[in-house]
Amino acid sequence: MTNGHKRRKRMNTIKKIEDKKALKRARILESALELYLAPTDSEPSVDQITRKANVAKGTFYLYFPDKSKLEEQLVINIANTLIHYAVDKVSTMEEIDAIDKVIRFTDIMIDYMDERKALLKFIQKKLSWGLYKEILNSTEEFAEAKKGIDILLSKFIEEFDSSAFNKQELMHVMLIIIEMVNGVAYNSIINNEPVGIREIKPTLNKCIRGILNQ
Amino acid sequence: MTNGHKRRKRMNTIKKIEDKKALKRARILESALELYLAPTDSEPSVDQITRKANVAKGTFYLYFPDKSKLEEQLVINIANTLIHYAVDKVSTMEEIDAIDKVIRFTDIMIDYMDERKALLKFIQKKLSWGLYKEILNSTEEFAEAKKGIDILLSKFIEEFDSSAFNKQELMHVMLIIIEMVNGVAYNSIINNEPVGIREIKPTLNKCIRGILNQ
Amino acid sequence: MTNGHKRRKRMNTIKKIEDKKALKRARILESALELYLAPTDSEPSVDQITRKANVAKGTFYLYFPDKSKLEEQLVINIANTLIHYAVDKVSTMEEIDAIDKVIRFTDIMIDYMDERKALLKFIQKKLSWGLYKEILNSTEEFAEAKKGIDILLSKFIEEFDSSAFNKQELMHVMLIIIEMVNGVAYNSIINNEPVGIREIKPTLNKCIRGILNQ
Amino acid sequence: MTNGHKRRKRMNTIKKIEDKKALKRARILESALELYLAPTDSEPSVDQITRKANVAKGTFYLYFPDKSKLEEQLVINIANTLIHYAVDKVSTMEEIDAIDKVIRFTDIMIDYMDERKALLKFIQKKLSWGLYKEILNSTEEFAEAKKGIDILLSKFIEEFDSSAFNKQELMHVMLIIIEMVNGVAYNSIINNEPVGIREIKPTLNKCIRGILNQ
DNA sequence: CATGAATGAGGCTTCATTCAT
DNA sequence: GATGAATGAAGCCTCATTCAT
Repeated sequence: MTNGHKRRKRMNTIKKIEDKKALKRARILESALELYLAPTDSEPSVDQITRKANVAKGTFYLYFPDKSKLEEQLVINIANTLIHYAVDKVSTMEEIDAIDKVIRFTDIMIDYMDERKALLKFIQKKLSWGLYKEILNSTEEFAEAKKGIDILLSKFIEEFDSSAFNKQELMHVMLIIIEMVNGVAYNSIINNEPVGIREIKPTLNKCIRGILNQ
Repeated sequence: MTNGHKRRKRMNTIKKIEDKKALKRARILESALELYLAPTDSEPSVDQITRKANVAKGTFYLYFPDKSKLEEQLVINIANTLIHYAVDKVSTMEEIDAIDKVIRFTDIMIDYMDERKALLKFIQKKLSWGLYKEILNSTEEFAEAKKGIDILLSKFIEEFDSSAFNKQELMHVMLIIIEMVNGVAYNSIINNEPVGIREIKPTLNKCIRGILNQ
Repeated sequence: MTNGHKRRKRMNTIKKIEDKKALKRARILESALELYLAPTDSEPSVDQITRKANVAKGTFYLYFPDKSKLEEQLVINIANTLIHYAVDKVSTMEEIDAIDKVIRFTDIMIDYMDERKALLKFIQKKLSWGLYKEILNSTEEFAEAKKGIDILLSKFIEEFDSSAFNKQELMHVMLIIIEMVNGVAYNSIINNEPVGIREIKPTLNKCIRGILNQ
Repeated sequence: MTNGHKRRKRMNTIKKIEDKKALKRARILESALELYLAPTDSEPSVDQITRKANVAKGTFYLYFPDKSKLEEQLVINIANTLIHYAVDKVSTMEEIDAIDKVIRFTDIMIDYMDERKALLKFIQKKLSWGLYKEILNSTEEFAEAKKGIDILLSKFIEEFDSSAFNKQELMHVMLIIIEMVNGVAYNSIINNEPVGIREIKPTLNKCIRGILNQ
């Protein structure tokens, strides 16, 4: 065997190990997610999580410095998936104006969450723009996540032409709308308050139109 | 001493005892509030609460079946105070139209929370319309709290004349606006995200106008 | 029953409770001591200690803020007992000069430790003048402990008349001697190094005489 | 290439490998020492040590059967260095009598430790004559360490002429003095108890003189 | 020889709640 | 009613050591 072969082999081995590590990390995240989404009101313990992931308790701390870091990652993953999902769906739609696009976007998000109530519950408690921004800024590993939002927002702002808001304001308006939709979705989906999501959605959409259509 | 005297005296005694009880309960709530609002990230323990209230730990369970019930009550009290405060202020204003009233209302709420960030933080984690409704429905002791909201909402709906929303929808619109304001206030006051509350407030108000002015 | 009776009764009750608490604290200390002195090389856990004391684990933290505080207290108790024991014995001796008194004092201490090797082992690792002083200074609860040493040292210094050392130095000389005796005792009793304690004791005593007899 | 060449080459290779091994071992020891001497109160973990040494965690167990063995070796190395240092310095001094030599010897040791308090702290907890002897007896690798002490002691005993102690006792007296000096040094350097080392040193020296000058 | 991922026992501490007084 | 000592489950995290690669 030549040196070249050896090196290549080692590289493959390293790669395999890394893959395995990534897999294990994923498994822990997955188990954690399931547990967090379960209809228990108390949070799952590290012990539960690792047991479900078929991993020793100590292993947890090989992949996460802290329990809270796992939670952060979990929230990011969820938010990311959700946004990507919605962005993808909306981007295939042609020939609708910008306002409709926003409404479709929020609609899709709402439906997604409506079908995953536990998920909504979890994310509601933990997610904030601050966390989002902090993590996006921190490392390169969230580069992909960042793209989703950036594309969404910048595209919207480009396309949209408003006499009431300048570009900077438009950005904020989008965040305000997201906040509004989130809050309403949470209460109506989880608590049916003041009414179910289906009932309130038309009103919500009217509100969005009112905001953008100035 | 006549029987009448005796009875009256006993009644006074009972009343005094009940007052004392109410007082003790209030003291526990008060101590708890202070502790919850302290800038610690971990929640206060029953032990801390009772110690601050100069009450034995067991006494806590004489007044609250549960720690979570205390938290609920706390949240209610806070929300109640906040709403009363805002309603009172707005109701003295004359000669402004309904939309302006809403904006003034949210403005007042925002300022109130801006000056009491810890309070905002606490309420955010715990408050939901669901909790509100549940408690309002449960006992008579929250009758007063209920009044605040009812007055606010019904007055607004009466005065307001919209071509876009009917009475029922108007109610929901109000809740949607509150949700929106809350979410934005939380993020901008606590996390300065996306910008400080002062900066985003004009945009927020434009959004409110956009919603109502249809 | 008169009010006086009632008050007295309550005081008795309080006293009984306090007694019980003291007893429990003592039981924990006792159990801990036994465990620490056992010929295991790893320190006992809080769990072991409380189990041996027939007390719930949480109870431990009712009596000690910390595991380290228990250890401190343990060391103090041991040192205290040892010193009292030696002081008592020496003080009954009449008609011997000051130097002999010191030698008898160290002799007694050595014998005591020789018969309680595990104890010696434990104390060696933890005790230092610094700890001693810190604790003595800290609260009133060690008043008694303080007396032992003070009596010992001051008496010795009073009685002793040296041309080589002034009063202040004499104090230090005593501490130096104690340190020396301790070190030698530890090594010869625990490790038989360089020889057994019986063999080296005469030499040690000669050293003490050499120091004091100047 | 002749066979002789080959063999020599192989031997060189083996030697190089062994050198490398020794180097690695040394590197681990070195890293460990630095970590142990750092002003943290908790001991360094194997993980920290190996990371600092740029060695895999498993490698540690190729060179040390056990963490405790590493500690032992570390203590030996330190003690050894210290003694060599002091012996070297004293041996250059001429024309001073035996007693002065001892005092200079202890002086040098004290100063050395005074400038390396962390080191003193570490050694104090772990060193004992017993450990010393055990290791000295165990393998050939500590031959050098043994020499230091032997030379020191035998020279002293040879030179010294005492009416009070025979040769065997003299040996013990030396150990007793070392123990005494060590104990006092530790307490005064680390804890400033009962006073700083500079202040107590004269008294300490008087004690040494008193012991030897009989 | 070297690696470092994996293990899992074990440690300390907190805290809501109970209950005898 | 009031007390506060007692409980013990539960939680998070560390770390020496092993072992497959």
